[in-house]
Amino acid sequence: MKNPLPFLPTNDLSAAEVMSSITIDCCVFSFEKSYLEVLLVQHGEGISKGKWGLPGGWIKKEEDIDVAADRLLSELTGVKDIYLEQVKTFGKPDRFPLGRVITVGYYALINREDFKVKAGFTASEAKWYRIKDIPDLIYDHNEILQSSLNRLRGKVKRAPIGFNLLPEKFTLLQLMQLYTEILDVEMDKSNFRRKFLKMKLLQEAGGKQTGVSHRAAK
Amino acid sequence: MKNPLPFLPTNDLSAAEVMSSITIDCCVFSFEKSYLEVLLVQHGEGISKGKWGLPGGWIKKEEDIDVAADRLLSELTGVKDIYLEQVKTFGKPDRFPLGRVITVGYYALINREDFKVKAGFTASEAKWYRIKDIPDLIYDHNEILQSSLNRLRGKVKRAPIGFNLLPEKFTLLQLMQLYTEILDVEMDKSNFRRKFLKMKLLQEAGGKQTGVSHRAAK
DNA sequence: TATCTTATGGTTTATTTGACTACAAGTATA
DNA sequence: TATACTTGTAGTCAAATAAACCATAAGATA
Repeated sequence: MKNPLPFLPTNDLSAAEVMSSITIDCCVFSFEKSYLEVLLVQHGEGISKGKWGLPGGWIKKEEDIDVAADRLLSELTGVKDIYLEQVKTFGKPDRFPLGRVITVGYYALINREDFKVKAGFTASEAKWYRIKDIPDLIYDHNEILQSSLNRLRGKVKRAPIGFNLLPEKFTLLQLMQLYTEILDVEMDKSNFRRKFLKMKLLQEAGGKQTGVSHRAAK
Repeated sequence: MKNPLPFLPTNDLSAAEVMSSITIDCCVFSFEKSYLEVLLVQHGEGISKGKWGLPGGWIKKEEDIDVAADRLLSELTGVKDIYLEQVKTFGKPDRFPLGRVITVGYYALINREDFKVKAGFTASEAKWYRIKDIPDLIYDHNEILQSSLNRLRGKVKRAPIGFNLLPEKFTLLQLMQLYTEILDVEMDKSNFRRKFLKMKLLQEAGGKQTGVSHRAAK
């Protein structure tokens, strides 16, 4: 593969110099009991045995990156049609100790009710961590997580993606708590309500709740 | 390289299935005579001879991606300390006709005054195109360009990065025209001025212009 | 019944935005 | 030289938004 991009003036790189492995790593967010959480998996063996990291995997030879991310997550969580967004690609030469591996970071939003951990996993191998309790992760996964969180924060402010973290039916207060938790800012119940209803994205879903009082929207 | 990410439950992919080539493609934006322009280069040979595309190149084996992008652009434009931002990674399996090549898209902002086209290039091989006159590009480069432009539009609204496209000294009207061109919206001279001065990012740089009247900020 | 939480509605004020007017200083032009 | 045009600068006003607060009703709990 000599000079495969001929529009570059000169290119003396051999194939061995340009081939790399590419993986996907994914921050799976969910919202449980007013906390934003991330799904982490534990290393079973190898040099980083026992440490936690983001779930990830390889991209197959003939597979689109987005498709690969979706496949990996469906396998892991049992959820179909996951909300996924590519965040950034991480490629420090030494990020993976055993060789050059470039990884494409994604984040996903899933509704906790739909989640079932993959059959192969035990509870000690995959676990939800609150966003404020994230431990030291393998490789550069803390950095990937931070980037994903920043991206989520930016996006949630200007696109109605928060619903992906909630069940079919939810109350506006729940939604507000979700925003409060993600953005880490306090907000006014009444103002939030007004602002949100104005963009008429939701429809009311009758049915009183139990354990609380009034009706909810959706 | 069997199961190199051992924290994944099972992984039966062979090395051949996970190795890919990775390139960088870059949208270099500049601002000339009130127009936003992009630097394109022409294919010299091969199946897409004569067609235009974004400048790009390979990532070296031990090189960080950001560093690679910076290196490629410095080589091409002669400009140091280029403003660079990673946009997105493109990995459709068939995006490159001769094999699986994944590309990391970047955009760059450069001040046209600093720009010198690389010695190896002639005018027919590298050319600035106005953003509204972009031709059909090779591979998925139109898509990469569109993503880059969208990212630039988003970013310019909430971070003061526009300066990177302008010379040391410029007038507020020039800056406004830059914003007008990038965002493709008309704006009010007076309001823009007020808004921009309020965030006191600039310092005045004395010195009248020639050809016009008053003084300018910087 | 008394108390607590949550859903909901309404007011008020401050801040931001957008549209518009005005004008002076220098350039270009008739 | 007079006139028109461009550009830098300032200010006004009304509409829209955002932020802070207050009030109340309905069900849940004790």
